[in-house]
Amino acid sequence: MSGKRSLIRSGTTVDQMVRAIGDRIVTGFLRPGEKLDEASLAARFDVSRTPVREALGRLSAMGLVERRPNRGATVAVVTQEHLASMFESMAELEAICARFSAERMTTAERRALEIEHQASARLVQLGAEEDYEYFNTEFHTRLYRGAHSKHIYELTVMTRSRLAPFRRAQFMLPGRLAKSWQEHDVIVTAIMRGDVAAAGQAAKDHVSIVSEASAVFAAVDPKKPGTDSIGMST
Amino acid sequence: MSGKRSLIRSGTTVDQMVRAIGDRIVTGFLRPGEKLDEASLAARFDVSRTPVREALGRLSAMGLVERRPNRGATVAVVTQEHLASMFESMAELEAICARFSAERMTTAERRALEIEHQASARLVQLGAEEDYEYFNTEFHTRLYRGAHSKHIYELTVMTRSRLAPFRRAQFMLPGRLAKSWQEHDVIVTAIMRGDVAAAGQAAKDHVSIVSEASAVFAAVDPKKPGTDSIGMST
DNA sequence: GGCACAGCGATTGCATGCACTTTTACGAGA
DNA sequence: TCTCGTAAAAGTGCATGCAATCGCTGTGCC
Repeated sequence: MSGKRSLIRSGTTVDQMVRAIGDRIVTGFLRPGEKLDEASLAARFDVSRTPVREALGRLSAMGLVERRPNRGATVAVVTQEHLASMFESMAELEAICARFSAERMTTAERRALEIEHQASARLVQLGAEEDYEYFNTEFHTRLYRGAHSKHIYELTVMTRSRLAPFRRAQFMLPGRLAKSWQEHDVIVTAIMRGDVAAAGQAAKDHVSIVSEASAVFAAVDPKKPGTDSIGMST
Repeated sequence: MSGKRSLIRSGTTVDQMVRAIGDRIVTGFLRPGEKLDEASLAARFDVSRTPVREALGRLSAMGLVERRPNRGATVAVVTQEHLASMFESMAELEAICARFSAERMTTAERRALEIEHQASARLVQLGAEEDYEYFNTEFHTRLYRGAHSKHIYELTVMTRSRLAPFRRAQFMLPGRLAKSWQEHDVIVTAIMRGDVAAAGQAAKDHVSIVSEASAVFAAVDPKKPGTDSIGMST
């Protein structure tokens, strides 16, 4: 081994592995509790065990996999309780970001937030779910950045990534897009007028609603492992 | 290589390395910005580069070291801004824990908290700084656990550990022990009567004051590297 | 028939070696 | 003397091989 690997995008091999394995977990190709065998993964992606090990280590730090010494790694099993705990944390973190944003965002940041938000209204009318999802992520990221606190940003992004597998559900509910947009609107309005308390509360409520939507989904089994072509993503 | 390593306590070799290197960073033997050469570290602790690399990876995830691809690892440099950001986050997280504790702690937990807190009063009178520090950590840990939210607990503990190097300063200030105890007292009182808002505010204020005490210290250079015998700790 | 222990296979943990990237030092030209 | 280019040296990234550990299965003993 080996010739060129297929579809390498950028970064080191380990980065590729983190994304590749992480993606499979997030998208449900790898199911919670499933054993992650180093040799198999190495063979699957045509690399040696070393980068696989390091990738598993990082994923473990991210909370996507669990590792026990001499016992190998498994896809992290998220209990209903833990999931609730993460959404709860997310709500609090978003609230903090919104509060800080309300009092710290520069005029430029506020304008950008407002403009993007208004632009996304069109996507709601069109029912463009994927595009809206993109704007949704953008929107929240703006909020996190607007807090002007690097550590809060890190905590929030980390928590969001751990929740990613459980958030696909939310846009499956009918009328969710419009509702999401309206909730965003409340947050934006509060931030624009610098209303710290209102911004925090609105952000918290927003996550709580997403949480309820996702809770249902958490019980449902994700997609089957199936035949999985070797391409890596994002 | 090699005969038995010196002073191995428990866990895998990587665990040892994480503790060993982490300790040296936290205690200031390794200074911010200092380059961490894999080969040197491996030679120093008489292991191969593989576990050193994995340890550096974990420390990087913890935020103690910074790693750039093909450029090696350095001890993380914490700017004044980032430090402030971490303390700010810590204040918010402690506030959340206190609020949740105020509404969720079981009667047993409340009693334990109160008893331990009262017991520590004696240490203040004696001026037993080290013992008080232990109780202080205990106290806060109880608060984090009392929130009954695993994820919040994880975020809080993680942030606390990242702040550890900058907290040694606080007890060097005269009268700090008594002040700390009184602040704890306000928190405990609020929790005992289930006053969510008051508990949150008191916890936030408590951290803010610690933050100010530490900010001064952050500018000061930690101890020199010096001659550093090879034993591992903790 | 059930439990304990020993041997074996499978898998992880660590060591070592090679290839590639980055950095640094030296020399040629302006 | 300064700048740019090139080549050697240092150091990281990955591959491979060996040793140690864990789990399982089969056999012997209670």
